[in-house]
Amino acid sequence: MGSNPDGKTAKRGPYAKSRLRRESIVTAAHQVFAAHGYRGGSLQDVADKVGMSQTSLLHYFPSKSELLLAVLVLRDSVAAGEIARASDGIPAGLEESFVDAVIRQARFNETVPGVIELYTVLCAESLTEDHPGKAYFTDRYQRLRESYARRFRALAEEGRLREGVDPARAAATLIAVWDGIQTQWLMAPENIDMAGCLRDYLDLVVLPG
Amino acid sequence: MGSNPDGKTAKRGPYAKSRLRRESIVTAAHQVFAAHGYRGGSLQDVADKVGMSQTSLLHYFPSKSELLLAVLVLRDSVAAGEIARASDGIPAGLEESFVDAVIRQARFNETVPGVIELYTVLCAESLTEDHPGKAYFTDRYQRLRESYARRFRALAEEGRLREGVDPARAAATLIAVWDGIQTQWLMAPENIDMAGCLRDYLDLVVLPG
DNA sequence: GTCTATATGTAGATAGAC
DNA sequence: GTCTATCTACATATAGAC
Repeated sequence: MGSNPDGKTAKRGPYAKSRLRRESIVTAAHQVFAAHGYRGGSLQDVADKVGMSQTSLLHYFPSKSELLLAVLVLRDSVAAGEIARASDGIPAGLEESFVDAVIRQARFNETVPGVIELYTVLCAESLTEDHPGKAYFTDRYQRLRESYARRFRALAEEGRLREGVDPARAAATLIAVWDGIQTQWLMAPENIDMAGCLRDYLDLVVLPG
Repeated sequence: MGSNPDGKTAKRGPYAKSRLRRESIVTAAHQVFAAHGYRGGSLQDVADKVGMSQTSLLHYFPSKSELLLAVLVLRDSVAAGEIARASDGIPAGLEESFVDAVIRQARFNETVPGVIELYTVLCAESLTEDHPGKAYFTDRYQRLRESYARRFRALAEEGRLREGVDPARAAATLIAVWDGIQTQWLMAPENIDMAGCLRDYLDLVVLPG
């Protein structure tokens, strides 16, 4: 998806260039918004990083808010790509456990420069009035809570959820631990063990299979 | 502290007026920063809320960043005031348990308009480059983690910490749950039970006395 | 202490030449 | 597609009259 190992169908000329240009702009915007937030980061900053003028940048994205949405879509595709890569080649019936998948994703995020910064900073910023990322984040959290709640309910049916734990509340709490520990990790990376804290929580809630 | 029930020493004239003026400015700034963040909120917004000109406002606070620090100090004093009020009149030896204190503080915050917004929005914003609130938040988290870790160690000595739980990591995780659940509550207040999630976590970690 | 006027800087977005 | 020039809006902060 995206790359064309088959030479015959590879895009050529202005179209391919334009797509690459857009990608480099979104990548630069990712860095700028991660470091300064949406309001604090300027189109000029992004343009400087790409090496073009601010007006040329607006030729590719009609407005700053459109650029933000493109950055958020990129973030999703990075995470989804990793999940696809990891589940690749694993035979059916031997899928990774929910707990392991969470820990692995947390560790993976830690290695990608800027993803955690971007997510943490923009998520909270989106809570402010008239923020163009608000819908993205509220929708995402809604879906994520439902997804995790389903996982916990499935574990409960296997008798692997600790007595008294409510799947829906555990879902919200897991997301909370994850988000909250990322914030602390950004402030003091050497003092915070993100994957460790996530595993601690999941070990309390999920009984060994 | 601050108020003077004794009439003789009450401040009069310009001084008292000035102090009240400062307080109303900080209160207005609290609202503005909670709704728009530090970067998104303008001194003009604050001045409009107070009913004065933007330049007059700068007569009381030399800069926007100084105003932010004053807002953060106010936030602390509100929380500390509540703690003092709650422990008032409780006989020694019958102090509130750590778990109960956390739950009560969480419930209290929920009732104060804007405190959770302000905290969540500014905390994440402070992670961006050159943010005047950065030192406040990093210091605060450092102290908070140490304080909670001490509490958990004390519980461990009473044999009331669950087997295998590390006090330091539990401290970071408790803060994470608290912060993270606040974010979700701001997005969907009707779907999130903040105090419930905190109690769920603490019940997993702290054994009944 | 409060204001008007203003300095100064920067933002996002548009028009139009090349 | 890319640029320069510009528009418009708004920001923080300063100077100085009253």
